[in-house]
Amino acid sequence: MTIRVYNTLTRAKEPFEPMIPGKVRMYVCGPTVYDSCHIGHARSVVVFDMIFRYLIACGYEVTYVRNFTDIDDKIINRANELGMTTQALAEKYIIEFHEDMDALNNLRPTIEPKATEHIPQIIVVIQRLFENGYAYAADGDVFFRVSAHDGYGKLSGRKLDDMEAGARVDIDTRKENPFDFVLWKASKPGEPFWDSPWGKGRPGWHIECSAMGADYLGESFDIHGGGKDLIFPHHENEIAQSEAAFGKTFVKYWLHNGFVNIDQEKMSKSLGNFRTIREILKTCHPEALRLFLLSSHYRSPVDFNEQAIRDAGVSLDKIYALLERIEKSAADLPDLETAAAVLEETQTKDWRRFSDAMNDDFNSALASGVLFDVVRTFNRRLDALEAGAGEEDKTALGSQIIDLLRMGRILGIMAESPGEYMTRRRQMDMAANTVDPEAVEALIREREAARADRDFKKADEIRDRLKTMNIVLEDRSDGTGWKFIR
RNA sequence: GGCGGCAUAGCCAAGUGGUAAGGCAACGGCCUGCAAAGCCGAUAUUCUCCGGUUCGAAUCCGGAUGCCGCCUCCA
Repeated sequence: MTIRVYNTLTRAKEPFEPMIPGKVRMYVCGPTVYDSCHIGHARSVVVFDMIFRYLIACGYEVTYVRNFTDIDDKIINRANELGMTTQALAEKYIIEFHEDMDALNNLRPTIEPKATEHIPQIIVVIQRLFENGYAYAADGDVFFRVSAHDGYGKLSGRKLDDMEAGARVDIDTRKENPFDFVLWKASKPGEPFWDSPWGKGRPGWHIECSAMGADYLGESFDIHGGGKDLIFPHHENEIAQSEAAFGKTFVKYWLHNGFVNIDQEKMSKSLGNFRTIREILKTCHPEALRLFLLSSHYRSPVDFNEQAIRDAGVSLDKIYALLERIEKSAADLPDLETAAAVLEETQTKDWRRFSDAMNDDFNSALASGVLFDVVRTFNRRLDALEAGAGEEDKTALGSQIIDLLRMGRILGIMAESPGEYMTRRRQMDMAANTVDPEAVEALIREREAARADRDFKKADEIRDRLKTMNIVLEDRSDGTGWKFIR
């Protein structure tokens, strides 16, 4: 079955057919590096990482480009505020971006180009636009002539005439049309600049993507992604620039992810409700955040709130509890590492269901439902085995481990060993609860002694006492464990 | 004003013409000294409302209501 993707350009799901069979060229807009990443960035990166992983799993050779906008007004302003160079500021936040996105278990793209390292390519594209009559200069600035491009508005479904009705505040009188946008911006004194045929200046926001996309993926490529907010004007302008410069279709499939809301409210700096990734990860396991983000379809809006993230954590616990159970199982199942090394392309019914979901416009929400089905049937088979029955299920478990890990690999979860996961969870819980583990262990030993004496009244008193400390006990065959109640 | 999206159980969320996945919570059961974990079972005769098309609609069409996004930097 082929993959079907929703294309913003055509507003329909289409069969995914890369221009070069077997190869996929994908460009996703990366961050402007002037501040810490928030959960909105996380969603975009995680969503396209999931798509990247799935395309690879489907056997495509994927070239994935994600840029860094490392020069623009916001960066200049921020650098001035902080008294540092734009370069140093950008570098600082690129490092942060990598730390955050690596923590979320995102694969690095094939190439991560920076705007400032592609000035010559940018200038060449602008020159092409001049040659083709789509650009004009004014006082060292260069503008794109929107009216000269027939298809302008085709991505966002806007018509220039309709938009002109909506009054824009400060119309630059040097523009031929209010919607003409800057390709090259003259530098003011003290600002970073590069030499160009139009004087000292820096590239406009949109042009870098056209130039770098063409540089690494060609003048025409398969997928271009980003947040929905980029549809207009950013992506609309990219199309105009690229198609005007190169005279061919810029991108075949346009994919856009939905927003993250915080407690039903749009997340924005002015509302002060934006949440940074690093702040969230202090109390939330990164894979729980991933699972949360992938539990909704990528085009739908998603609401971030405490309950949602807690639920995702509980769900993830359920998965790791199974992995731990597999590891400790007496039945001679393949161990996780061996299974992970195999992961051959078996076509089980579960994998089929999972890939069908992913094939339908990367429906990770449906796909994660399949994963939980597998978790449940797996536990059921283990129950049967432990009860001394269900020997016939044993062979099924081998391939089911593989399914489990394959699904996890697409979603980018289950990357840790159960032991690592449990340790990490414990650490985060310890940070959120002020408890002396020594005291807990002492109480547990006391209770063990009481239980050995069959003094269940005392044992239960200790259990209750721990419960007031937000701790629940688990009596297992290999001893008593404890964990925090969420 | 222009363009677009969404409304499914207490909450989250799939389903886009064939009779409502999954997760969390709650309830009953198995298991357990009691629990926890796991499993099993029962939970929406119904998908915001009103019309229409159809043998058949949560799914398509028309209308109403509500919520939201974009049109300005934004993932």
